[in-house]
Amino acid sequence: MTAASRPATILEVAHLAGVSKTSVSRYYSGERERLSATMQERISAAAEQVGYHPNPLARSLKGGPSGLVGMLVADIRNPFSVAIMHGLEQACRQAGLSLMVCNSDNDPDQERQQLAMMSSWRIEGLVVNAAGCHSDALRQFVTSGTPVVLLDRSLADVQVDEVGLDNTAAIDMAIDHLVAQGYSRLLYITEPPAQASSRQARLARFESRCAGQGLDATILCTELHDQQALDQRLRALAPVVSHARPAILCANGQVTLAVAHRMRALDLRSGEIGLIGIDELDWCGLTEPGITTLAQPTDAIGQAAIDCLRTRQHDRSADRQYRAFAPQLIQRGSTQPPASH
Amino acid sequence: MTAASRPATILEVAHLAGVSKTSVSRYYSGERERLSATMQERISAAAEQVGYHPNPLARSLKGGPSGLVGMLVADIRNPFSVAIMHGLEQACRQAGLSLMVCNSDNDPDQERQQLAMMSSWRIEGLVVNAAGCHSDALRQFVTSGTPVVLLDRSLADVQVDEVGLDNTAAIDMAIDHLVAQGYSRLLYITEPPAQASSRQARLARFESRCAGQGLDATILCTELHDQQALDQRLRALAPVVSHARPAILCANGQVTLAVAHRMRALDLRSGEIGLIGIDELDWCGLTEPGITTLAQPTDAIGQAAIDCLRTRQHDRSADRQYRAFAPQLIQRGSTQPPASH
DNA sequence: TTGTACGCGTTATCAA
DNA sequence: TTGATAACGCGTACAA
Repeated sequence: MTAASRPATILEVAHLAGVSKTSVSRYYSGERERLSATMQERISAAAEQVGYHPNPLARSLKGGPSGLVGMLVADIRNPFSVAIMHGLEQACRQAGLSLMVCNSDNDPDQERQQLAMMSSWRIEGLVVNAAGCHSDALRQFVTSGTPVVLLDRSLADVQVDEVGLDNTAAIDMAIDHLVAQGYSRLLYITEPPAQASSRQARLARFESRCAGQGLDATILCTELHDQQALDQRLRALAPVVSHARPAILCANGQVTLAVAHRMRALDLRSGEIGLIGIDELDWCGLTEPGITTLAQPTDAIGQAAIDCLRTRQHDRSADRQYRAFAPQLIQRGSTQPPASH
Repeated sequence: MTAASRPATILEVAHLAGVSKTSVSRYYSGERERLSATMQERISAAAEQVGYHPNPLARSLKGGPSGLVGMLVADIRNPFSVAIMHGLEQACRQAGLSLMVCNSDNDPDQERQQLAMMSSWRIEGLVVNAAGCHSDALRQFVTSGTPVVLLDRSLADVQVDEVGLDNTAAIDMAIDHLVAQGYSRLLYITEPPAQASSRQARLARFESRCAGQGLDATILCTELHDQQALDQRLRALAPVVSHARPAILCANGQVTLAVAHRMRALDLRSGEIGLIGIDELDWCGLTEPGITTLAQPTDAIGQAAIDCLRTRQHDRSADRQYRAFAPQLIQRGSTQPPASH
C-alpha cells in the first residue's frame, strides 16, 4: 500500500488492474462470485497496491448503505448512557459500522436539530435514548426506511423496536431482596416519569407489587436538584423501629447518587436504612458500607440494539421486537441490616 | 415545511423559487450578499416550504467541508474522556458541526482502523485522546490538510496543536496544598507513563518539585489492576507519625478510584493519610470524609480543541498552538488532618 | 447578477 | 462474465 496524498478511487484501481470500474465496484459490493477468479485476483492486488477503500460518501450519495449508525442521547454524562454507548460502539465496530453520537443535553430543540442532521447524513439506523422524543421526527425515519431502536424507552404513538431492562424483573428482584433482608417499609425514589416509559414501568410495577404483598410502601417523585423534597422524605424515614425496617429503592443511577449525597449530609446510615439502586456505578463499593445495586448488562443491550437494526434492515417488515434484559444483583452492605438487639 | 418521503434537493428549491440551482447553492455557501434581496427571500421561502437542508454528503464528495469532526478516544468509559466529549459535542453543536466518536478500547489495531474510517468520511478535523497513537497515520491527516488536535497528550514526532491541563500548575497546586495542610511524606501514584505525555509531564514535575523543596517523596508507577503493588505501598505508608504526615497524590481519576478502593479494603483513613487526586469525579464528595480533587475545566478544554481546529482550518500554517488550562482545587476532608495531640 | 455545464466517486441499468 | 453510461446532489468555472 503506497501512501497517497489523495485517497485512491475506484477508477485508479480499475486502470491499474486493467478492468472496468464496474467490476471493481462489484468486487466491493458483495458480488464477487459473479467475477472470474483472475479478475478477482487482479482487483485485489491493484487495490492493495494503491491502498484503496470504497468511499462511503459517494456510496451513500448514490443511495447505497452509508455504514453510519446514529445515536441520540439525552444526557451524555449519565454513566448509564456511557455504558450503553460503549456497547453500541463495540457492536458497530464488529459490524463495520461507524457511530455518530448526538447529545441533546435534554433539550427538545437540540433533539430536533440532531435528528435532522443525522437524517441528512443518511444514517442506516438510529438508536434513541432520549425522553421528549418527537414521535413525528422518528416516524420520518421509519417511513423513509431507516430502522429505529428505542433504548430504555418506549413511545405509545410510534411502533419501533425496543431494547432495555426488564423493568418488572428488576423491581421484583429489588423488592424480594429487600424483604428477604428484613426491610418492610419501602420508599421508592424516582425522577418524574413524564415521557420516560421505563420510569413509568418501574414505578407502576413497584406500586402494584407492594400493594399485592401488602407492604408499607411510599413513593417520592422529584427532580433531583430539589434537596428539600429529598431531605424531608429521608428524615421522615429515619425513625428506625426494629419490627419495620425502612429501605430505599432508587429508580436509577442518578437517583442513587443524589440519595447517597443527601444521606451522607443528613448523617443517615445505609444498612440501618436499606438502600438499593438500579444501575451499577463505579463507586458503589466505595461508600461505607457499600451500596447494593442491580447492574444492567449494558454491553449486551448495546449489542442487541445493533442486532435489531440489522435485522430490520434485511427484513423491513419483521415483527416488532421487544428485548428486555434481566439485571444482576450486586449485594453490598447497604442492604445488610446491623445485627439487632 | 412539508414532510417529504425523500429529502428535498437543491434543484427542487431552485424550481420552486424560479431561480437556478447555482443561486440556491450560493445562498447556502455564505455568499448571500451577492444575491439580490428578492432572490434571497424567494429562496428562503422555497427552502422553508420543502424543508430543504443541504446534503453534506454531496457537499463533501465534491471536496467541500463535510461538517464532520472526528474524536478518537482510547477509553470511552473513562469519566474524563466523557467530560471532554461533552465539551466537544457542545462546541461542535454551536459551530454547526457533527461529532463522530471512535473508541479504540486501548487497542492500537482498532485505532488504525478507526483513523482510516474517519479519513474516508472526510472529517474536517480530528481530536485525539489516545495513547499508542500512530504518528504516521496522524501525519497523513495533517499533510492532507485535516487539522489534528491532541488532547491531554503530545507526540514528539508529529507537530500538531495540543490542548489539555497545565500539568505543572496542577502538580504544584497539589503539592502546595498538601504541604500547607501539614503533610510532608508524599507518595505519587500513577499508571505507567509510557506513551502518555501528560503522565510523563506530571510525574516529572512531581519529582523535580519535591527534590527542589527537599520533600520526602516516593513514586509508585503501576498498572491499576495490580492490587499487590498498590496494597504494599499503601501499607508502607500507613505508620503515621505526627511530625511527618503521609499523603497520596493520584495522577488521575482512574488512579483515585483504585486507591480509594484499596484504602477502604485496607481500612486506611483518608485525612489521616492525605489524599488528593487530579480529575473531579461524581462521587468524590460521597466517601467519608470526601476526597480533595483538582477539577479540570473539561468543557473549556473541549471548546478550545474545536477552536484550534477551526483556526487552523482558516490558516493552515498558523503557529502551532499549545493551550494549557489550570485546574481548580476542590477541597474536601481527605486533606484535612485530624486535630493532633 | 444569474444560468449552463461539468466533475466529485459510486452504483444501477443496460447492452455486449 | 464484462463494460459503457447515466444518475446521486452539490459546488464552481465560465459564459451570458
